[in-house]
Amino acid sequence: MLRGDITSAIRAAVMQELAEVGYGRLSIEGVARRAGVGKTAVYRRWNSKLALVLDVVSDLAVRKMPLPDTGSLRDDLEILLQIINQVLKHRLASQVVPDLLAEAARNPQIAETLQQALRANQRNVADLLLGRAVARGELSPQIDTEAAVDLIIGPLYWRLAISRTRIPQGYLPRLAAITAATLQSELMSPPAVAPRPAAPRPAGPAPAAPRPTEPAPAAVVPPVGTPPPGAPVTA
Amino acid sequence: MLRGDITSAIRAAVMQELAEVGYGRLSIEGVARRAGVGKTAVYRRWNSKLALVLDVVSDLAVRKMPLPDTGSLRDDLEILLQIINQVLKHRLASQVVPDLLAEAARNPQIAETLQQALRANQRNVADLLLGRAVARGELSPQIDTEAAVDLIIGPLYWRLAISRTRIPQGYLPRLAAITAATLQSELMSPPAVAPRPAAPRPAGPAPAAPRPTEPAPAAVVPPVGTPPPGAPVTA
DNA sequence: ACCCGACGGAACGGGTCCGTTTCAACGCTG
DNA sequence: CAGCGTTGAAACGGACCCGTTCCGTCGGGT
Repeated sequence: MLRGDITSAIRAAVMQELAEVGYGRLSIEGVARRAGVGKTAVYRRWNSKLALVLDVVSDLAVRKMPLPDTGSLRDDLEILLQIINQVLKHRLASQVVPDLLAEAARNPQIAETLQQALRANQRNVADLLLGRAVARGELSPQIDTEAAVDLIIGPLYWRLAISRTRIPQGYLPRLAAITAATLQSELMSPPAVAPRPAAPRPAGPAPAAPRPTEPAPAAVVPPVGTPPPGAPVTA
Repeated sequence: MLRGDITSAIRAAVMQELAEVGYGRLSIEGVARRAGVGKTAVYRRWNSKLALVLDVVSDLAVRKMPLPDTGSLRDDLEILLQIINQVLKHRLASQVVPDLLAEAARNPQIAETLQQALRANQRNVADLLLGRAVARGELSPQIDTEAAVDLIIGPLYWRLAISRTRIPQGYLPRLAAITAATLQSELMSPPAVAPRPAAPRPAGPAPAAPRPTEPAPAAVVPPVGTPPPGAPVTA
């Protein structure tokens, strides 16, 4: 019997509040105010801020991406990057997504929901994309898919959500070409170990000095805020 | 005349509060409570939550990274990745950094401070690293440094701060090798345009279908929360 | 025509936080 | 040893928000 237009007004207000103040500062009173509805209408549908946000964000990515079906890894990648770009290009998403991802580090419920909502529609897309390329013979079957996902999504996410620099024309196709070439490198095959014997560098002009593997130059970073964990307090 | 031990207790408390509740929910009363000091002691040093946080985070990255000086791009990269890994590995940093980066999308002051604190010690490091490689002849002088930074930092940041999956042994050296090879690809040189005439694909088994550049399959993503911007409200 | 349910508004007691003020205690400096 | 300044504690009025309750209204279904 709950009115649908009010429900969706609340949903929209949640997104806008998330973008403007973030999950931490989001309040139900604020959502109701922005939606132009009474607090009662919100509490009648959801019983907590967490439930409200979880519900709203979980049906965001439910809209299945009509995933690519080109004939080549390179073009599949370009389409995927373009989808990600299109999503994160919008002001709301580019502010909400990093905020929720940061909050997910504290709140397991949010982490799990994002996992289901985003990654099930993104990790799976990436896996599908890689599987197709393997079937085509474009990629080795032993490719490290975890690392591949990092390489595919990492740079664009960094640029769109963190660096927030303008993306020049032609950047996405170029990034797709670069990533495709990288994934096809023989360096992507060994899933874990075996980097020890005779590193097969492609074409380095310099023979490259010994690689100590533990070069951390000591005193690099004295963690962050741990020096006085709370000890020298007078009290 | 202000007691230094109290000042640093407050600083540590700010970091812990940032990690636990984020910038949005951080309160001066909470900081003072956690530091075991009076609210007065905090207000005597900083006059607002923003000033407090800005001051604390700005002298975090001040500790100059003793940047690499290996003889090769590959090993320079590995050291850089290891530094980033070491920093973001810590619970505090891996929670605070994404939170502040998300907040920076809303608060220009935080954005600017992070720009100075982090990027001036990270973007510059990356630029230096790239400049050295160019001087050595390992990289083309026309390399697109912006894209290069995305490729260097993006994957590891995604893995450490977003995906938060365990990093297997040997991942960092492998990622460094992969990234170095990628940077040396001829695809990195054209800074912007010129992807149109005869795409120089490296070695694709399939000739790859036409690349429409505008393949967005229509109705991919109906933005995010914009459908009812607040219109259908009764009120 | 009627009734039932969702609606907005207002108020409830209780909580946290703001930024400021006052005060007594303490420790350093001179 | 005397004085000055920082300290923690407490309280201030004001603001916001919580989650709940009550009430008058309005609209759709029977």
